[in-house]
Amino acid sequence: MKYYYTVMKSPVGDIILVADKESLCAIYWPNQKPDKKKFPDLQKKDRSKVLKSAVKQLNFYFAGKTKKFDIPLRPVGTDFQEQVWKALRSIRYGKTVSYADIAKKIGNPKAVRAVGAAIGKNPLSIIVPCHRVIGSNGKLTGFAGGLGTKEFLLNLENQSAN
Amino acid sequence: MKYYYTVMKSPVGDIILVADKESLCAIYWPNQKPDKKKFPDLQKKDRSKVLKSAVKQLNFYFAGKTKKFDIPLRPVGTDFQEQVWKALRSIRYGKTVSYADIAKKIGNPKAVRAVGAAIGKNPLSIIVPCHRVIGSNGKLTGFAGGLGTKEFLLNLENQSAN
DNA sequence: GTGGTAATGTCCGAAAATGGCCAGCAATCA
DNA sequence: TGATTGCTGGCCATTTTCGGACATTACCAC
Repeated sequence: MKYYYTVMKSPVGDIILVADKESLCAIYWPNQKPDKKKFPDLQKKDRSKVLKSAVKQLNFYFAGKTKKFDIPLRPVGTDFQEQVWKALRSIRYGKTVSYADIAKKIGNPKAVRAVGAAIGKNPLSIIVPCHRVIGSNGKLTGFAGGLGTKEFLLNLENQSAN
Repeated sequence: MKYYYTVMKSPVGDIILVADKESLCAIYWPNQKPDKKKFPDLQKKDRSKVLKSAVKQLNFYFAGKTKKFDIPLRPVGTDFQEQVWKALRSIRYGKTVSYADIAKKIGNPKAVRAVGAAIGKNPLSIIVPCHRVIGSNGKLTGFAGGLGTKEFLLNLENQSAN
């Protein structure tokens, strides 16, 4: 399987986007690198239709001008992970929920830590809004791109909310 | 991936052949069953080109009338296993070698037990002639289809050898 | 309050077990 | 002596198993 990637500037640093021919597969923060295992055959291609569309929408997002994404996605994980990621997508812009809420939502209220782990492995940061999940006590608790980034995103959404 | 199978009669019982669209993938002895993991989507199809060709050649083989097979094969295994299976194919009709010989041949003379294990997992019995490998002391030592079958095959080849 | 604990799914690494072996040695028997 | 038998210890790739660690939380005891 062939994969393509591109890099875009953002307020929090350079972001890497990975896609196959049709769908967006992963988004990496500045401190992350594409997984060689998942994407063995990866080449740069700025002009891919999917990638261009994603970059555009993300730019709008960072400008506070868009609240929904419309991009074909292809996240790949275990059943459990995909359930969790699906649940994430139903959190509305500017809202936050707790890990326990997600656990309840997928009908497995005690699988709270498992939910945490699954969220940590969400390949599509921002678009699948893992940053909107915080601890039950209101603390941010963790984020792949760094807690600073998490805070930044939440502020951004707060200010552009209405 | 779709797979097709057929069943044929032989002097040692009913044999199951499995193929994909182009290549023969596995041969099962009467006491074995297709691996649901490797071939999840399996359906009967007696008229597949590959399967028909394989059945024909096997019938010739059991009649002592053919010593070589000419079928596209697609064995799947680890690097090590594929090396071993490749080495097996160079053993000539009617000959036998020891597990140690195979180990030497693949340049790993001490990996004798590993060779044994790899041979045990050969998916293409008969065509990849694992029955021609015996213990250094001349004993038959083991065979997926039962030692009786192993002996039968070796006798067959011996009598039809020249 | 504070602190310990149990519950959950997944991944990762390490460790152990498992084979279609084989050479070396000792014990045995003719 | 020479042939046979049975054990032992080493060898190697895979598979299986097990124990932690995690972006948590609720509850109970003190």
